[in-house]
Amino acid sequence: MKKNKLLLVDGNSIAFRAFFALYNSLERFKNKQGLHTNAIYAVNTMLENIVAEEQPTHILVAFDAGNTTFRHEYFEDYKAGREKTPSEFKEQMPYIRDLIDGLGMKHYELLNYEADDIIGTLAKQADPEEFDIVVLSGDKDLTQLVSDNVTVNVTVKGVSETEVYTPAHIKEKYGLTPQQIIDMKGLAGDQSDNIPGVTKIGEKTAIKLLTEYGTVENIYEHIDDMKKSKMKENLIKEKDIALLSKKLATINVEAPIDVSLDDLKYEGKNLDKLVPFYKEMNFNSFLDKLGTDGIELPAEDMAEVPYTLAEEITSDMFETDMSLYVEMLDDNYHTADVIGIAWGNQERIYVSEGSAVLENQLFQNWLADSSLTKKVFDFKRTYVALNRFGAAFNGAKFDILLAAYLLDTLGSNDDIGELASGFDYRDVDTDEAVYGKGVKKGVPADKAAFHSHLARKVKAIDVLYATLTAALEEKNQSELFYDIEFPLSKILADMEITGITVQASRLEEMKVEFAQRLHEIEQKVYEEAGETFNLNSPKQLGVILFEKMQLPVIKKTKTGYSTAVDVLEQLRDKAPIVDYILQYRQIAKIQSTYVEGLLKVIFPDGKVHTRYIQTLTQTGRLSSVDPNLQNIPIRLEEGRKIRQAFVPREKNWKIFSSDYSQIELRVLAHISDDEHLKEAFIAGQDIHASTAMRVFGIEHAEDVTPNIRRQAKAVNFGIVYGISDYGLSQNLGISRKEARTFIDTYFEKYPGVKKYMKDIVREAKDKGYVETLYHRRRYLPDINNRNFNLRSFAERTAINTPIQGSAADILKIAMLMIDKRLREENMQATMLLQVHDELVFEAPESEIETLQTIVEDVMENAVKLRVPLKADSSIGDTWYEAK
DNA sequence: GGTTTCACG
DNA sequence: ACGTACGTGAAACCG
Repeated sequence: MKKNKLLLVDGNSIAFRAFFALYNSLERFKNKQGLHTNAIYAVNTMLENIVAEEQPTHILVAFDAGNTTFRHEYFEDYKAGREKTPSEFKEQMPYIRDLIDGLGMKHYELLNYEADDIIGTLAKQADPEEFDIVVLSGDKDLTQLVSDNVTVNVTVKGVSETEVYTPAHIKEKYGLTPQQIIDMKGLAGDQSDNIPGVTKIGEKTAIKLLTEYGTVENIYEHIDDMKKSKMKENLIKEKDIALLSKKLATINVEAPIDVSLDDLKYEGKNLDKLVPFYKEMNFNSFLDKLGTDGIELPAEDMAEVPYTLAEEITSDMFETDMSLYVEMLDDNYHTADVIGIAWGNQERIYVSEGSAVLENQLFQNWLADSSLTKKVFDFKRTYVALNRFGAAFNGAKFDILLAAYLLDTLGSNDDIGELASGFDYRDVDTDEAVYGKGVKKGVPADKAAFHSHLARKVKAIDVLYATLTAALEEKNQSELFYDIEFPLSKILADMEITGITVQASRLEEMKVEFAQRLHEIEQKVYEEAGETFNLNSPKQLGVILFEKMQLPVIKKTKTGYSTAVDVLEQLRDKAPIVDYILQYRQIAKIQSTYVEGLLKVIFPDGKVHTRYIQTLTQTGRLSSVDPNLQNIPIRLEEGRKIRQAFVPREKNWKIFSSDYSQIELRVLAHISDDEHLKEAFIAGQDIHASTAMRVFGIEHAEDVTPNIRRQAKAVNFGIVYGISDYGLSQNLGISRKEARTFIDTYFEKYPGVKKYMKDIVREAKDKGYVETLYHRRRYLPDINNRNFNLRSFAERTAINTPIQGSAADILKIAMLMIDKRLREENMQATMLLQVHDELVFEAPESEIETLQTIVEDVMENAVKLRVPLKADSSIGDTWYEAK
């Protein structure tokens, strides 16, 4: 019975792999001293993964030592011709050894021997009766060691995936035994090590030869039996090279090492070394993980943040330019309990438990006084919560969360602790660390810890203010923050507080009707299937359709058969059940998500109060949650009826809606400055028809059939998304080649657009980010990735984000201006919803005409582009009628 | 908690 | 050759 498992790691090769695995993030992985840390970071992950997986009892990480090895004695060009190691990599090697010390692993090197030889020697020394051996390496050289007790894991991509070589795997992959790998290299060579091999013989040929003859030596024994060929000539001519190559590729299992297996016993991490090391490297996530793994960390050296428990409120507790934090544990600030409030500056901080302080007149006065400025974290959340207590909140001058989002949408984080550490401020814990998570989330029993946490948040806000304002300035984003996003957050807060009235009675009617219809369709499905099953389960449905009923499989998902709409559409004619399923799906979606979903979130005031998330999307759009009011059905009549439940809050009021026509294509026309695209908009043409005429060479507008217009529309969409022939072909159900032709013609007809795409991708590759018209920024870390998919995705994003994001900028600006106008004109009309290119209002009927004039005027003139902007409006008694 | 599906712009 | 349209949120299932 084996008790031991020995892990042998090829340190150099995995470090090298690690370096390139995170090469794209090279500049993001730097510690305070400017040391690159990407390889160190990735090595840590690789080693953690393999230890967790293999649970070794003994570990050795072997390194190469010296520039020459015994192999150079035979062949002076060994490993010649390699590109020289990047200095960013070299500088990390010493620290990787420190990391290994910290992880409690032994490392070893031997002058003039390679890591491979050390590993080979140890693998041979370990008694197979006593040890299982796992080797981890970044290249395949070591696979020759594979045997019944030796497994070799080779990293394939990234940091987490490895290919596991066992004798069976080698057999399957090459049809060879592990020992024959050496012979294969003898014949085919190895470019990375500059092992020459025989001319014109590659892996494939080598395998064929070895399958027949077994070894290199045996090939030469029987060389005379081979029939005449170029290959045979090469083999004869280069016999010396073949034998030398084999020798070079052979791992020395007799290296004079002076470590014994007993020295390699693994006893866990050496925290006294590891913790300071992680800190030096700025590896906060690994530090956090040590904490959550229940490992006791050496006392955190968080600075003390003194505070006063504000039991009695006095006027001297307030002054201008303080920071304020209102604590709620639940996300939904429309309903969450306020469990504590803290305010202050870097000199003094006050903490008050619960929400009682909100009733205090002095506190309310401070909040309401616009001349006394306050900095906050998440203004909208704070404002809405205070509003519930009747507390007016004026004088807000900065929002840390919002600013951090603008600076880098990728790292945006709604936890102060995590956000702060992203800006190298460490004196505040994460909420998860203090309150826990899931069902156990709550105020800690240690009240002092709770109070201290609130005080720390206030201090963090105060300290980060300087950092973030400077960063906004540096990135030319101060206007975006102060003139657009920050003022918008107040408008959004008011919209959320106002809410929109939803008639529960209408939804209840629909619920009964849909329930009836669902039941009927369900019965038909079961009848066709010959059995009952869970129609909501794609898995069970797949079994019925593709196994029981033997319908053709069109598409597969990761886990089984796809039953998505586009698949079912194609199966419609094959069996009547398919159509029933489509009907069921459609109604079930409306019933569960919209009818039942909305009923659940109607407040006692008869309204739904969504939350717009202003700091989430990568493009600058808003998102809407609880409920999401940005995806209420409209395309299909069945679903559209949901909008009948959205009504004005007063009798004799109307719903008014105005949306931008083709804003994204207009933005594209503007930023690309394409003559023809601009011309079409300036002439007020139907843009899809216009595209159709140019792309399909149609002379007269009346010859554009609806179908051709539909195709042109799809092309226009594709352009905005960063077109690919495949995507377009899927969308239109045409061949890839046809799609390619459409795209090529489009670019020919709209050269400005083509140039924009080329330029923006180039710019993204150079700068690492793209920008909107108002300097909203999106970083694209994968834009130079060597992985085709990741890189292509980043390229499409580079094209799309300035378009989608600038459109978002424009609607936000329009919202600010409309809000201002409505105030100036003392209108009762109220802005209720924003749906990306649409604004929804409620207003007394008497105001509608004025409202329409104002809204359209503002939307169309919010910004000046090289093409006109167009807004279309509609009015109705419900949102349904306002179409 | 991940996956699939489907609603919107 | 690669395997794709851009941006979201919610419900349901399932391990």
